[in-house]
Amino acid sequence: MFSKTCEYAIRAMIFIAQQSKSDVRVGVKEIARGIGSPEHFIAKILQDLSRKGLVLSLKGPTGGFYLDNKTLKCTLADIVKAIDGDKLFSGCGLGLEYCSDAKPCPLHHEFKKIREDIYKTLQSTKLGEFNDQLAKSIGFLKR
Amino acid sequence: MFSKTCEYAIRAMIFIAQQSKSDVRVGVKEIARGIGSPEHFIAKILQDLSRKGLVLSLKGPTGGFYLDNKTLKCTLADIVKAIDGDKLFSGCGLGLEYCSDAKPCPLHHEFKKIREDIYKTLQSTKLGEFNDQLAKSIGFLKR
DNA sequence: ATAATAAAAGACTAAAAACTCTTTTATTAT
DNA sequence: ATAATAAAAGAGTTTTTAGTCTTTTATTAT
Repeated sequence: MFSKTCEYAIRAMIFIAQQSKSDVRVGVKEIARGIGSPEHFIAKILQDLSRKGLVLSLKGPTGGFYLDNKTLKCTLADIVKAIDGDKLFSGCGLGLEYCSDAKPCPLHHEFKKIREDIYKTLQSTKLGEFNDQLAKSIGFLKR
Repeated sequence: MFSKTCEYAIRAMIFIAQQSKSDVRVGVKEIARGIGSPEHFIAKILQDLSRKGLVLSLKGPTGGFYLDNKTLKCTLADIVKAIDGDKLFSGCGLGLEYCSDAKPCPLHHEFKKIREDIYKTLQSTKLGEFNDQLAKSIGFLKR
């Protein structure tokens, strides 16, 4: 469904969102431990998301990654779009370049509904929102 | 959604199903042209599907790939499983190894529905079935 | 000011996916 | 029987994705 990079990105952002509730910046090392990802790899990914404005960061002691009220409104769809692009939401299921509503491939209509469902689900989940119900499932973000 | 290999596989199988209606075996060259794929690559893929019994083949002059009444009942889900495995249908959306109904990740329930939808759609589409409506959309299998 | 800390940047390696080429084997028409 | 045909098999290469390592830059506490 998503690239590995994108899976790590989502997990990291959820992790950072948790910590940001208690107004604490979290370092790459802690994030990597928290979500079970390679340390340098998640660093690269977060640098990318940071450049794109989806997460905030501060260098130096007490520095790290964090989210403010604005970035907490970021949806999972935003993250997926930033990392994997939007082919999951709009591309043809069979990889056909010229497939469209006007010239549909044999599976176009079936896939359209599925793609819309995926988008709706991801678009309706904001990082700041599922913090509460997440408290229960803490510790399930790794491996 | 699917690997490129899997996209080619589905397109090729649909193409072969069309031709098999008129009881004609179709060669790799023709398939590659028909679906807009690299010739040697689709050959490899079909060899794999042939070994797994999803498509039939015959060597030599007038040889090629074809489907009989049994293999025409093959569903798109069968093809996807044969090529990409079943991680799309059963894996965790966030790539978490130990995510399950009992220990769900933050997105488990949302994704469960989506994955089931995808499976149902692919499982309910048999190669032999959508031949008729396909006749209209012939020529949309490439590029 | 300085040392310690932590992200940013960039260059690199490893593994997987996508794709190619050549040789072998099976089939069929002559 | 033989030559032509077409898939099977296997060993490549290329490209993309995943992951690592080292150096630089910004920030903060002392």
